[in-house]
Formats: sequence, structure tokens, C-alpha cells
Amino acid sequence: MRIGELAHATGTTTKTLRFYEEQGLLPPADRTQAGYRDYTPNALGRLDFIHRGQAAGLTLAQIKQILTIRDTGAAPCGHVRDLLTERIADLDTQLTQLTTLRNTLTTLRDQAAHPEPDTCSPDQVCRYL
Amino acid sequence: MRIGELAHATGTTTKTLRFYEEQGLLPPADRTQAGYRDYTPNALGRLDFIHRGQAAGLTLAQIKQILTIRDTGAAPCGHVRDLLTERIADLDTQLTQLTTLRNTLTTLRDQAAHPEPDTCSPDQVCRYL
DNA sequence: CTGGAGGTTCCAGTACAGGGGAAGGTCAAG
DNA sequence: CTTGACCTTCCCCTGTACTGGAACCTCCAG
Repeated sequence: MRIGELAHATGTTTKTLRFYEEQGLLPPADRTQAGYRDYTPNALGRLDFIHRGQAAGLTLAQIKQILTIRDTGAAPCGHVRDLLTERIADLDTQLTQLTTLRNTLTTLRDQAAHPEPDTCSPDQVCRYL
Repeated sequence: MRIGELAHATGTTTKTLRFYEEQGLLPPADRTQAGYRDYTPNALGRLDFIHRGQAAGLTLAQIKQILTIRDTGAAPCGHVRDLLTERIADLDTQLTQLTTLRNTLTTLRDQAAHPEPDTCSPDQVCRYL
């Protein structure tokens, strides 16, 4: 399977696949005599996994960690669970912060709905922020 | 007021202040005979505003828009209100997506809490993701 | 044999908000 | 007179996940 086919089959681009290889997410592909990359169907599953990892908000570096564990022959379940737990904690922090920010901004905007430009000094730029 | 004092007073760094000047967020400061930047106290209010804008999640580019309007002599209230509205809509989108993701990840992690490594094929890398 | 669609490598750039550090000028204190 | 703190400009680097383009090679159809 050539790089263009694989890209098409997995909904990505040849650029991205070469990038993943360079980053160590995909093992160096075999080459044809002409020097073309020649992928086995295994690459499909691996790319699907990468996409699932990204959908879960993992970074390529984290996905690479899992793949590396898998490549040594071990089952990465434990590490995956830890990463998911960490990611969920991050999400909770982020959700809290964004909710607080949303409340603050809503209050500010409601105040700005009745502007009194005269009470804004150039120094503070804008009373409503 | 020299750049170091201003940086200290506003809790930032000289690097950042020069960067803001370069980006057009701060007007070019006056210079002493020696070529040192010499700030008026106005810079304090302007920097506070920049920090408030950042705390609201605005980008430097958006903050610059507001400052440019203010610098032409107009009150930027309307534009600020629009930016806040836009920002709140972005937050709502983000909150929805993150909440959905959080639910998905929680389900995945709970499944991964009872790992059955044998049922994970190397091809799919990990059953739990 | 030629054209076009693929492939190859390598270099550079995107957005974001700065940070690191070199080479040199300035100023007040000791 | 020198030391040290501060200032100047300059260019490159950080992290993230790619994307664009140049110059060149290879394969297949007409």
C-alpha cells in the first residue's frame, strides 16, 4: 500500500504520514525498489488508534508513549488508564476555569450593554473590561 | 519611568514590554538622551487593561483592536461588547465539547479499570481507546 | 517518447505569546 | 577608575501539529 492510498484510506494526508514517521508514531515503512514507502495493512489500525487518541485530547507525544509500550510487546492498559485519568482531571480544571470566566464575561457584557462612554477614562481604556 | 520599573510595577518583564511595543499594543515610548525608554504613568493603565483583556481570554490581536479604537479618540464600548459576546459564544461551544469529551473519557476509563489485556489485539493497540 | 500523477527529500513557515542570550552602551556607587 | 545593574538591538528558540513549496525521481497510459 502506497502512502497516498493509506492517506486516503485513513482520511489524512501524505504530509502527515511522513510527519508521523519522522516523529516515531509510525515505524519506518518498507520501501519498494524505487524508494516508495510500502505499508502493510497494520498501518491502518495504528492510524485509527492515533486518531482515537487525538479525539480523546491526547497529544501526539502521549499517543507515542502508548504505542511504544505496545511495540515492546506489553499491553498498555495501565498506562492508558493513567493517561485518561490525568486527562479527565485536566478537563475538570479547565471546565471550572472556563465556567468561572463565562460568568465573569457575562456580567461584564451586561454592564457594557448600557454604555456610558463619558465615564470611561482613556487611562483605563474601557470601564467594561 | 524606565522599562524595568514599569515591568516590575505591572508584574511583567522587560522582554514582554518591548514585545508589546513591537506588536503595537504600546505606543513607542519616549527615549532619554541615552536611548533608554522613558514611560509616562499612562502606560500603567494601558498595561492593566491589556492584562484584563488577557484574563478575559482575548488575544493580543483583539486587545490591540480595542486599543486602536481608543487611540483614535472613540469609546470602544460597542466593540468591546461584541468581542465579549463572541468570546462567550466560543466558551459555550468549548464547554459543550469538553463536557462531551469528559463523559466519553470517563466511560472509557471505567472500562479500562477492569483490563483484559488478552482481548486487546496489537492491531487496534488498545481496546480501551 | 512524452505527459501527468504519483512519489522522494529538504527547507521554511503557520499561530500564539513571549523567552534566551550575545554584544555592546550607560549610569551611580565605591 | 572600575564594578555591577540596567539598558539597547539583534537573532534565534520554545511547543503543537502540521502545511507549502522547490527540485528531483518513477511509473503508467497514450
